[in-house]
Amino acid sequence: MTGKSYLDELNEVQRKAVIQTDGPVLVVAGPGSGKTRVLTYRIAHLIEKGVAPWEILALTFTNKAAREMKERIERVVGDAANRVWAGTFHAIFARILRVEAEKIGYPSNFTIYDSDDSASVINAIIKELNLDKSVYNTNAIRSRISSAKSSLITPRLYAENEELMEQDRMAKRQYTHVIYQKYTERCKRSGAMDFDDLLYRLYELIQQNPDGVLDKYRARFKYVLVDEFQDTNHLQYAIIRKLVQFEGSPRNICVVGDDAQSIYAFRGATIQNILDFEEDFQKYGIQVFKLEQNYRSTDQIVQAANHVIAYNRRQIPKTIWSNKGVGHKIKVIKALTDTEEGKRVVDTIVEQRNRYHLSNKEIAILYRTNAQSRIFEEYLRRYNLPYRVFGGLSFYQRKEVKDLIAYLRLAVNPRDEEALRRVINYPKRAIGDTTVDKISAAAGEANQPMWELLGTVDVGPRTHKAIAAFVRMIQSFMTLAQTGNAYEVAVTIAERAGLIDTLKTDTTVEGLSRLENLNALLDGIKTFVEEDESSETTGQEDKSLASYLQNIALLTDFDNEENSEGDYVTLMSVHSAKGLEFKSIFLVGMEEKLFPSFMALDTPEGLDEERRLFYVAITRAELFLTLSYALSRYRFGQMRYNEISRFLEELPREHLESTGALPGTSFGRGSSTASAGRESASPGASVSGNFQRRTTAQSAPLRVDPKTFSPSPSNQIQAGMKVLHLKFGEGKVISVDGSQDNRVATIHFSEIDSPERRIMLKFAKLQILT
DNA sequence: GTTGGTATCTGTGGA
DNA sequence: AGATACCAAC
Repeated sequence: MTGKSYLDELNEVQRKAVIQTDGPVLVVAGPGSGKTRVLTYRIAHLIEKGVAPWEILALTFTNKAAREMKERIERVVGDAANRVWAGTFHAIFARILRVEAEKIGYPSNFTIYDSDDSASVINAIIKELNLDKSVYNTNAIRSRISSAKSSLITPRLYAENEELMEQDRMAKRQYTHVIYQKYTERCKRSGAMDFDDLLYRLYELIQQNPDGVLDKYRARFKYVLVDEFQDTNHLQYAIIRKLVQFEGSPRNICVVGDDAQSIYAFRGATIQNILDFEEDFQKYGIQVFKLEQNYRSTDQIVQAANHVIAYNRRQIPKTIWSNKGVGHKIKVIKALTDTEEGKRVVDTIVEQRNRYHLSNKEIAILYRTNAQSRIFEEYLRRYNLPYRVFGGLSFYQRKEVKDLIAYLRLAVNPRDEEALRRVINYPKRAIGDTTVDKISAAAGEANQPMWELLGTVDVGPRTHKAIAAFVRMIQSFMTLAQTGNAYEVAVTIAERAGLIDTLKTDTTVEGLSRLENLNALLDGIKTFVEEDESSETTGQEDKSLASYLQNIALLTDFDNEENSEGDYVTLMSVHSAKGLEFKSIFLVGMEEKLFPSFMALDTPEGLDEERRLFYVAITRAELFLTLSYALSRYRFGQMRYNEISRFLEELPREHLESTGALPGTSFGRGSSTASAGRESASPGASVSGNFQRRTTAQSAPLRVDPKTFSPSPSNQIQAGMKVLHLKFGEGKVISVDGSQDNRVATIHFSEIDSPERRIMLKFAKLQILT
């Protein structure tokens, strides 16, 4: 023990994980277990031990996590913290690529395409290829391209891959590989990288290793740390391995993650990485630490969470426990409609605030989809409760903001085709679609940026003149961009491009707010320029337009809320709530097809991911957890009727307040043999008490210990078999009907009250006994 | 080429 | 419901 004060703030396992600085380390960290603390103290410890800050690379998923980490390191070691390479994968890699891009044929001022840009490129290609856009769904194609890249599959490898091609044929999208090919070409000639490219091109760079660039970074980053490792994809892990796995490497790599909180499989993340990591570094003396004590939530919440996650199949065994007292039971709110849900949730917020003296900022409403926020906003407004919505349409996605940014992007990189298309005729300057299509076709043929071909297309004299004027204007912007600072340049461009005048002619309410947004953007650029240089690790003193653009390309709404102070109720998606905690959590919309999302219902993997998401949601709560559902809600202009989420049913009744908000939960579902040991840890003094009307009749949600349960493939289930079900226990299959995907079994479970159950086989987990 | 209206389609998550 | 695509008329 060194006796350093920060080490005293750690529990034993945490301290071991901090002190074990050399060699490979895997930290498996449950929710609220002090994971960030371990990471930051570890970095601080390295610096105190004499490691230079710039030899440390710390990769996170969100800017927020990166910022928090830097702040906390700074508190321990002071200014040195600013020299640590800490940031998101995307931001750090973009920073490296700015320096090295020319080695792989990109300009150093490359544009970063956001997902809207990507979608628009794909749309344009689908159109040009004359493909049916109802078959070639943009998002489907985009995610396919994205996962190909994340698996290191080039367009050529894609076309040669029988499995992928077969999948595309099955989906009647056999030209996907052509779109991928063209997409890649287009980004390249535009000097643009999409989010996946920031990873993929970096991999390409260090793979090809021109001028020994790989060795440079291997030598630089002596210590590598990765946060949220369960959310890394194949490509990210490949890059990490390249950096630390080589002959003579000290392999000072520390990854921190929680398989139970992996919620980004949809964008290629795989918990396989955690398992692989263990194996890959086995022979280099990997140390594994498990952080199992939860410092955030009451026992009630932790136990409920443990129980829920036990329904998932594959996981790293761990037992999360809390000593924060039993706590309040979980409350369930039932509503008939979405409006009623809104009202009742906000009513409860008011009540809770009063009764427990909670401030607004200690309360959050979490939902599965951003679209659900509206009704809660309505009632919060009505009750005069200040709130803040995160996510959804970000500031930078607004039309007027994108318009100006497109001009700025062109001024920095005129090859940027998406920016060019966006503004070539906005404000109106008589360069219509026909002309743009001609230029685009020429660009495709010559595989040259549209910008280079503007003057060469065959058009009438009027259009020709208009194009020439546009080119002159952009050229003047380009000159401008190299001189002044970003703010002055942006103001001048906004005026000279005619954006401000155009908006001023619109006197509607929306028009006014657009103008305001434009001004807000300009103010933001001003702040960027004036910002104290020393405060940010990423921003050198570069206050150029190019630097600004790179900065915002990787920002989300989430990041640039300076005024995060203030007493607001928080509204956000469960995804964005990851890593956060609140005294009181309201998890709303607990309905089948919403949470779990209908998109995930087809596969067991999808469902497991939704369950992990549910796990993440409930473990955000420190003291109070309230779940709500509506039996009907408007979606896409239509009233839909919903069933209660299966996840609600998976919550042990003993952790629920008995409000009768759940059907068939009359506390009589038979006696109980709850999986022993679960509740034994919590006999402690009840800090809550006052809320519990009755403490009788705890019903057992599980009849089978999930640890010994191994479900059989559902296609093997046949009439006459004896099977085991987690909740219902042993049963006999009476009949199976339906076909293919929709086989339904009628099963007689002798251990439960209404023994005859019809079960969708694609969802059910049944273990065949005989 | 531009304008303004109607038909159609979309159904998560985020750097 | 809201955005976007498409189409007819100027």
